[in-house]
Amino acid sequence: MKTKDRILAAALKLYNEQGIEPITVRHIAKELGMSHGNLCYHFPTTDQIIHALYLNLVDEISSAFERLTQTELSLKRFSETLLAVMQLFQQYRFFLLDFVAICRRVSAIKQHYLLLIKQREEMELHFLRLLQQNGILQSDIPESQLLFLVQRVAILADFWLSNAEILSEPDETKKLSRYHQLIFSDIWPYLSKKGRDDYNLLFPIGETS
Amino acid sequence: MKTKDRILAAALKLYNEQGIEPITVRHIAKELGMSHGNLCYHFPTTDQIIHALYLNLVDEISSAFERLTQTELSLKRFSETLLAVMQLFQQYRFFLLDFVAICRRVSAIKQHYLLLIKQREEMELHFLRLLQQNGILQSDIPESQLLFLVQRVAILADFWLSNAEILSEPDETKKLSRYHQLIFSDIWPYLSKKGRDDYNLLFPIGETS
DNA sequence: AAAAAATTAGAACAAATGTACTAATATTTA
DNA sequence: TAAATATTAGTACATTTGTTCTAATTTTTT
Repeated sequence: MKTKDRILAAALKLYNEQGIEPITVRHIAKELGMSHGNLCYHFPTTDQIIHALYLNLVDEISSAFERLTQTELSLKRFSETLLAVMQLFQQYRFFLLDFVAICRRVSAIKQHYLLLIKQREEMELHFLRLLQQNGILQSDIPESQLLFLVQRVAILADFWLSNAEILSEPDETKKLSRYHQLIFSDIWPYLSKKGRDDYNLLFPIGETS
Repeated sequence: MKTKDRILAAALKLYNEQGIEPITVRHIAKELGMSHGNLCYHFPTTDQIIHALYLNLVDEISSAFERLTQTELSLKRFSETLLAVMQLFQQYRFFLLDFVAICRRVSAIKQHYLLLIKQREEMELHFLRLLQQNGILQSDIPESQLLFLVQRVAILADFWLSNAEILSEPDETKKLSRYHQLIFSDIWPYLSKKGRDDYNLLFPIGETS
């Protein structure tokens, strides 16, 4: 692995464990057993490390989406796409746990994220409309309520990790599936009869912990 | 106003404006035109300032709840209680914008908040069940879905401010009513015919921005 | 193999931070 | 009014931080 990538991996690990605030270039260098002078040669400022990690995350999300665009349209695909994003969020969790602070610090990230979220919401809305046409979602949902739904899911997707952190869920896998179910449950009341059958197959009764 | 309260007011102002991270005892002292030595006499450590502000917030939430327990049970009361809490969150917004970081830093706050959220969720669940008995909510909602709803609302209530911060909504009043409507919309699909009539009175069509 | 470029360690530095301490001043209490 | 207490400003200090610089070492290129 290239030194730059090793630095990013170490930074990600420490940030995830302790948050950005207490982690300095010296901590990251120590984690790798290198001098902090060397680290500053590769990344002159700390913000560049954070920004590079952000770009990695965005890349990974993009490829996850590409992978899933091939699958046929269904409630299952919606569920799997959500889960894939959530897994990546978990991997880069420091990011979402200190979201506001990071956006304040690195404005390039904030600017880019604004575009990303708009795009994500449009995609989701489009997807929901298709599900409606396929008879999986109820057809008589008011437009305004559909928009609300999309925005709620966006907030839940961004901040479930913060909620989990405060409630200190220990088991990572359980945590992920629990919150995945929680976010997905926001769709449930809008499902048609057919949609609810699909839903029950995705989340069999009794799996709720 | 007592000096301690003036210090807390100044700290709240600066924290809300810039977040906790960049604000030091010297900044707060300067804001008040006093020496930082004096400030440290009143609050020996920075964490004590944050903790004191937290206690103020909790107090204000308690009294808001008390004020609203007298009103008759209705969808309107639910809506007003939510709005009251949201207004207080807005007033102490630094807290919710750096929620995870603050909880990591001041463990006493985290411990207390864990109790608070449990209590809040139980209260909300109880409230929803009463609305169900009154025919405002549908009566055939599965238990698990009702629990999901309560947890989603908890997350939305805690993190709408972070979402708004990133989307940089300028107008504070508009922001509040917009997110109030957004969070409340999570209830909408579970409402009965009667409940929807009440809902439409609370949020007349066309008020959606 | 020699020259050029990239990488590394370590020292150095100015700025900022939390906290502690001192001495002066103001306020309260007896 | 006198003593005791509380409050204040200012200084001091050890640590830590991001960043820069230099000189040595390694790697790559020619």
